[in-house]
Amino acid sequence: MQVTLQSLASAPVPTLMRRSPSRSTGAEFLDRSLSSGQTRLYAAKQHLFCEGDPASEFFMIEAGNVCIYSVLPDGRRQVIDFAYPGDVVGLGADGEHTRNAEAMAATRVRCLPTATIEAAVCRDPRLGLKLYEAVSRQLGDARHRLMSMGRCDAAERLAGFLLALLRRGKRATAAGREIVLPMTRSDIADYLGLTTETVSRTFTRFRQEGLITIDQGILIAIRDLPALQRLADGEHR
Amino acid sequence: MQVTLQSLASAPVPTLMRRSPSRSTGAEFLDRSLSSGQTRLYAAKQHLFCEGDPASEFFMIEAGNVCIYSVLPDGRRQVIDFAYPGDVVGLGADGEHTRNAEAMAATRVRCLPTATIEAAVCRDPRLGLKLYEAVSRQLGDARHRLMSMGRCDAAERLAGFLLALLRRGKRATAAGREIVLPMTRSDIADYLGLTTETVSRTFTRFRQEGLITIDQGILIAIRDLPALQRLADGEHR
DNA sequence: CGCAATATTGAGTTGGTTCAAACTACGTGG
DNA sequence: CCACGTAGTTTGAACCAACTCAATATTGCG
Repeated sequence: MQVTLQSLASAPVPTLMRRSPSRSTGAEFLDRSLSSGQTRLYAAKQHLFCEGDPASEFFMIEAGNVCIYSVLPDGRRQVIDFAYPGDVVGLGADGEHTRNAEAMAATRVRCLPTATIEAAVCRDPRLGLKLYEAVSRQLGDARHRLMSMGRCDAAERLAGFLLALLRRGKRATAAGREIVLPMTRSDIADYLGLTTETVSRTFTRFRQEGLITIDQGILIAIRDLPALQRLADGEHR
Repeated sequence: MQVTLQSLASAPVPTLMRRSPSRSTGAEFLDRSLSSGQTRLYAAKQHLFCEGDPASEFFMIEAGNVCIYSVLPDGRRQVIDFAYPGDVVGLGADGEHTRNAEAMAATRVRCLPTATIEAAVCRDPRLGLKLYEAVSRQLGDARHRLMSMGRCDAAERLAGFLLALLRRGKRATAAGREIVLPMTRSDIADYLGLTTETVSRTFTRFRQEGLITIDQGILIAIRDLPALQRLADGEHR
């Protein structure tokens, strides 16, 4: 059974979770501060915005998933980020968007005009700080991924990816060690800078080595967290 | 002849350049806003900060170059960014620094306490916006590099790197098509996610194909800008 | 059920790495 | 001023992780 746009429209806003004791996501704050924004719905594969579009608004995801990506002229694609409920996308653009944002599933967003940012910041300087912190967090993530892409092999990248998903999932559901992948192998491959074949083979190897189990291709259960952690941290060589 | 710490100490602050018509660096603004900071000098290979250090201050580079990098337990290194005069490093850290920052040459910085940021933002909300914009620019750079690392081959990465250096150099010196590399092949390799050997071979290939000339290994002259541009933009396949 | 999209597995190829050796630039001290 | 030593760079040859191309197997949906 699939989540439809209709069901999304009426569903309640999920409670936003704290991400860490030391640092909030900023999302709940932005939520309050810029709550004037209107709600909008996207079907799977619809775009929130494309490269070159005027960056007149940014978005807070309330339900669903969004994929931020770039494409080269010959079609090579790099997924820059996956965004989940509570995440903000489209921040930091100056004038126009520089990447594409596509809903991976039926998605509901709060959509916020960029034009009001400056005024809002002047009314409440703490908002400026929150924007700074929200973008700083995204910067930290991107830079962490640079290390992964530049210096880690396929197994290390995939392990890091699974653990990041697990951490995110835990905040939302408190579920132990299971992950439901909301994206295809091809999305994962384009995120990790690999091919679908390599992602698939690495999943298989993880399964054979008892690190995970896989159900229906999309339900992953972590069986050996420490081993995955060592892989992700580059401590196995 | 080498630049010494002594000569740096007395040299004037270089005029900060605009980066683009549409968007200033924020550096000149931060410069004014937080000019209370003290000047500090670092010799080549000295660290401004290390991973885990309390992030009690951030830095604006006035002269020299700084290399931001991470290291895995087994020694694999990823250069996250090179920073040049006018750039800000150490922003966006929450509590403690998450990477290392090392002076590549004798370097003079303005050093600014993070503790005063919040207060300063409350006094002048526009400062919060500037911090947001400064970090947003770094985020854009990091994400651009994700595409390069994930989907581009050695030639495309090196071409993109040279052109980025050229753009930066033009702002500072208005020099036509020459670049003086302030970093070693090994720094470049760790920045691009390659090995020194591959970087060296790719330089040689560029030279043989008439794209560049190389003097003393560090003075690069661009001979065929359009070809390099096509390479960097992934338009050659 | 049957189709279309996605995922897995296999076999062969390759771009970049690894290991090793030679070369160059440059600062130091005789 | 030159010989020497060190650090960095270039080049060569063998190797390998991930890619490409191709076939088969799932999954989910009408």
